[in-house]
Amino acid sequence: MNELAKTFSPREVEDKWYEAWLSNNCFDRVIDPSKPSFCILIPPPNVTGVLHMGHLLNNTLQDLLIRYARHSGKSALWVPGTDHAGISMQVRVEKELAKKGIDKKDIGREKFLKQASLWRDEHGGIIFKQLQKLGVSCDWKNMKHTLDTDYSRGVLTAFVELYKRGYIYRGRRMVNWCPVSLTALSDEEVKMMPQTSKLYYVKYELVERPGEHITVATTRPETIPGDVAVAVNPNDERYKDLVGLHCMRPLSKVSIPIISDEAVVKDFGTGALKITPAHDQVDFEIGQKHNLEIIDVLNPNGTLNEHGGEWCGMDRFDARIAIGKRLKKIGLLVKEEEYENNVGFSERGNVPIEPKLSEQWFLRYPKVKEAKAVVSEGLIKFYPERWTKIYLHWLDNIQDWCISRQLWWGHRIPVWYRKNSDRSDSKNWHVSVDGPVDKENWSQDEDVLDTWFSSWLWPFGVFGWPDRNKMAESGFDYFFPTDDLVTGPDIIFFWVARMIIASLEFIGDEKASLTLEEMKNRIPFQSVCFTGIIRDSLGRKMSKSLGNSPEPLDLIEKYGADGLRIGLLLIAPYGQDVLFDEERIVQGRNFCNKLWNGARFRLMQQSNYDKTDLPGLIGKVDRLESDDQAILLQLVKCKQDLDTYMAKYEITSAVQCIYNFFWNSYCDWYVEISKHRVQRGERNALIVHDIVMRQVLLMLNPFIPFITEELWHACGYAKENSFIQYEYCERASDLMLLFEPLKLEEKSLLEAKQRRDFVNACRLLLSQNKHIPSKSAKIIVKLRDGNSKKLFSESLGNVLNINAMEFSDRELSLPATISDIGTIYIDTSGTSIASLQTRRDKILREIGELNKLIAINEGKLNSADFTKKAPKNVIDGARRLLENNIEKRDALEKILASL
RNA sequence: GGGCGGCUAGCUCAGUUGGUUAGAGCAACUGGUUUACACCCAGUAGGUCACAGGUUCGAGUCCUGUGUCGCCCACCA
Repeated sequence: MNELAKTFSPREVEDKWYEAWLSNNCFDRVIDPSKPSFCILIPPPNVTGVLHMGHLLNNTLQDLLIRYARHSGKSALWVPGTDHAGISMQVRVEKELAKKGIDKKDIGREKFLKQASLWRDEHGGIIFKQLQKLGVSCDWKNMKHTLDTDYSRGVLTAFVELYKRGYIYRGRRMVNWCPVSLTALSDEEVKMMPQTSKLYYVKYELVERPGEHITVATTRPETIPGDVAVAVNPNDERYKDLVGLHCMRPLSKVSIPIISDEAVVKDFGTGALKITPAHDQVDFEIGQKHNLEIIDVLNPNGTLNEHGGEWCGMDRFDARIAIGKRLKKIGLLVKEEEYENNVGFSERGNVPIEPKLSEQWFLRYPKVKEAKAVVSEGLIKFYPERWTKIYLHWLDNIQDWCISRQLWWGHRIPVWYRKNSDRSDSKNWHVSVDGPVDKENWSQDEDVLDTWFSSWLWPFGVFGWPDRNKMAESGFDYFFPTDDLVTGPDIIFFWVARMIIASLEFIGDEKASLTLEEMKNRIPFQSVCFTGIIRDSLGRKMSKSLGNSPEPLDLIEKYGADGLRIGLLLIAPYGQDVLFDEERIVQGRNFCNKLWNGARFRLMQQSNYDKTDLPGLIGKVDRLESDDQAILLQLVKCKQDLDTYMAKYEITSAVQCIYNFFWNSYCDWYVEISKHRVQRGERNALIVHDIVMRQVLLMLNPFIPFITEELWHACGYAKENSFIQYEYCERASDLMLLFEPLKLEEKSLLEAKQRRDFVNACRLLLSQNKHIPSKSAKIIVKLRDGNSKKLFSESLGNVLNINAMEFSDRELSLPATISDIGTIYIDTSGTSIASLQTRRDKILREIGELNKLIAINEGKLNSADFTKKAPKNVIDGARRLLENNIEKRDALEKILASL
C-alpha cells in the first residue's frame, strides 16, 4: 500500500468517490424482501431554492440516518424531490417578467405558466447539485416534483375525493388576504407581529339626541366608511340607555344602530366598538348575528374603493392618517394614543394582512381524532418529545383550512362551473380530475391550490399514488410507512400534522374512523426528528439582510464535506438551536485529519494477511495482552453506546462517543502503549489495530462518508469492487460473539485504567521535577499490597520515555506521589532539588483537599439518619471512599515528612 | 392572556429513576517535534449548577415561587 499524505486533503477524494458511488448505483432503491426496509422522504425544498445552513444540518442528519440504516443491514431509500412553492415562485417569475417590462396579465395564464416552467427548469435543481457536494445519498433516479404529471394527478384526486367525502366546501368567509400577492392565505401563513399603532377615539353623534355622542376606540379609522353599527356590552351600565338608538357614522354621515353584544369587552377603550363586518372577524360574526349589512371599503390591493369617498384609491395606511387628520379637523377626534398591538403579517409579502370577506375553498380536516391518537399513543414518536404537546394543542383547536389561492402557479382547482348559470349553486358544479367531457360548456375555477395541499400528500405521492401499478413498481408496499422524518418544528402544522392526516385518510380503504390497529398501516412515518434552527454565534437567526450566514459551499471547500458534517453534528445540541461558529467546524476537520493519521500510522507497517473480513482477522490472533483486550472491549462498548444514542436521535452524543473512543482511548492510549510492538511488526498487535480501525471506519462512515471510503480502501479492508457503505457494521452483541475465541477478560479494563492512572501520576511527578531531564529520570515504585508487577510491561517505560523503572519494597525519602498501583518515587540522587518548596506546597494542598473530603464522609457516616436510611451500597461506597482517602492522605503525609 | 424551552467553567454544551469528589470540547496558561498527526502530544487553572423557599439522611437533578432570554398559540377593537 502506498504511503498516505501527511495531511488529509478532502478535495482529492470527495469528487472521486461521489462519482464512483453514482456510477455503481449505490443509492438506488432496492426492493429486497429479505431485508428490512428503511425510508426517508426529503422535506422538499423550493424548486429554485439554494442550499443554506439549515439544509446543511437537515440533510447531513438524513444522510447519516440513511447510511446508518444501510450498515445495519437494511435496504435504505432516500427519496429526493422539490416543491413548486406557489406564492414565492410566482412572485419571482413576475419580477423576472417585470424586468423585461412584461405584465403577467398581458401575456395571460397559459404563457405565464410556460414562462414559469422554463424559468423553473433553468434555475431548478441547483440545490441538489450542492447537496451532492455534501455527500448525500439520495435515489437521484427518482426525483419528484409536486407539479410532475403523476404527482399532480394525485393532488387533484385528493381534492376530488375529499370533496366527495364531504370535507371540502366552498364558502364566503373572512380570510387572510395578502394585498401584495393578491391572494388568500391560510391561518398558518399569518405571523403575528407586535406593532406600535395609534388608538383613535372617535365621537359618533347620537341621531336621537343631537349634540350628544358615543365615543369608540379604533386602530383603523380608514374602515369607518364600512361601519354599520356601534356595539356595546349588554351589561355595560354606561351605555344601557343608548342601546336601540342610532348614531351617525362620521364622514359619510349615515345613521347606524347602536346594538349590544356579549363579544364586546367593557374595559377596553371606551367599551364601545364600531362594527365593520367586512374587515374584522369579530365584527363579521357580530354582523351575522344582528343581520347587518357588509360594506367592503377596500380594493384587493389594499387601497380604498369607492366607499372611501374622497380617499378612494388611497392606500389603507395613508388613508388611516388622512382620515385621522380629517376627524381631528371636524372635531370628532377626542384623542389618539400610542398603542402596542399584534398585527397579522403575510409571511411572503411582509405586509399586514387584511381580513377580507371572500369566496374560497375550505377543507374541514378529516381524521383529526386519529391524527391525535397516532402521536399520543406513540405510533409516531416525536424527538424531542415535547413537540407532541404543541402538535396535540394545534389539533385540538384546528380550524378549517383555506386551500384556494388566487394564483396561477400551482394545481388548478378541479372544479368546473356550467357557463351562464348560478355559480353559487353546487348543482352547476362539476368536480373531477379530468373535467367534464363537454368542456366547452363549462369554465374551470380560476384559482389554484395552496402549495401545502400538494406537500401534505408527499409520503405517498412520491410513490405514484393513487396509481396502483406505479405504487407497486416504486415499492410503496415495501417502504411505507416510512421510517424517519427530519424537519424543523416551524413546519409542524404546515406539513407534519397535515401529512399525518392525509395518510390516515387516503391510505387504505375509505373509512370514517379508524382503530389503532388500522392506523398502524396508515401512518406516513414512525419517527419525527425535529432539528433546531441554525443561528450565528450571537444567537441571531441567519438572514440575507444581516449577512451573517456563511456560504455552505465555501465551508465545504474550506473544511471538506466530512469535516463540515461531523463538525456541525458536534455542535448541534439535541432539540435545540445551533449556535454556528466557523471556528468550531475546525474541530470536525481536525478529527478527520486525526483519523487519516491513525490509518497512516497503521499503514507504516507492512502486513501480508487478508484484511477484508472481520472473522478472518479475529481468527489470526493467537495471543492478546491485557491492553489489547481492553481496547477491544472498549470498542464493543463504543458501538453499544453509539447504537443507543442513535436510537434516541441524540446525534451529538453518538458522535462524541466515537470521537472519544477513537481519539482518547485508541490514539492517545492504545496506539502509544502498543507502539513498540507495532513498530516491531508484531502480528497480534497489528491485527488488533486492524480490527479497531476497521470497526471505527464502519462506525464513522455514516457521519463522514468520503474519508472513510478512502481509508477503507487504502487500508485494504475493502473486498474487490465494493464500497464501505454496503458492509454490515457489527452490533455490540455481534462483536462479542465474534470475539468469544479471544477470551477477553473484563479485568483488562480495570488494569488498563490503573496503568493509565499510573502513567498520569508519573507524568505529573516528572513535570514537577523538571530539573531532571526525563531521559535520565528513574522511577521507583513501591507496589501497594496485593498488586503485582504483572501490571507493568516495557510499554509503560516507553510511554513515559524515561531511563529506568525499578521496584522497591520500602518507603523512600524521595519526591513521590500516590496511584492505585502504589507509591511512585522519582530518583533525584545526584541532582539538586530546586522545586522542593513547590512540591511541598502542592502536597499540602492535596492533603487539604483530602481532609475536606474525609470530613464530609465522616460527617455522613457519623450521622445516624444517613446510616439508618440510605441504601447499603451508598453507605458502603462512602465507607470505601473514606478509607481510600485516609490511606492516600497518610501516604502523602509520610512523603511530606520525608522531604 | 395561555403554553413550551433555555439558564451548569471565559464560550458551546453533557449530566439517566435524587446517591461517592459536577464532566467534555473549544479558548486561556505551562511544557514538549522520540519516524502517525503542531489540523499534534503531555499537563495546569477555571464552577454559590439564575435566585429564593420547600421535600429528603442526601438536591444540578423533585416541588413551589421569582427573575431572565427565546419560541409557540390566542378574534380586546
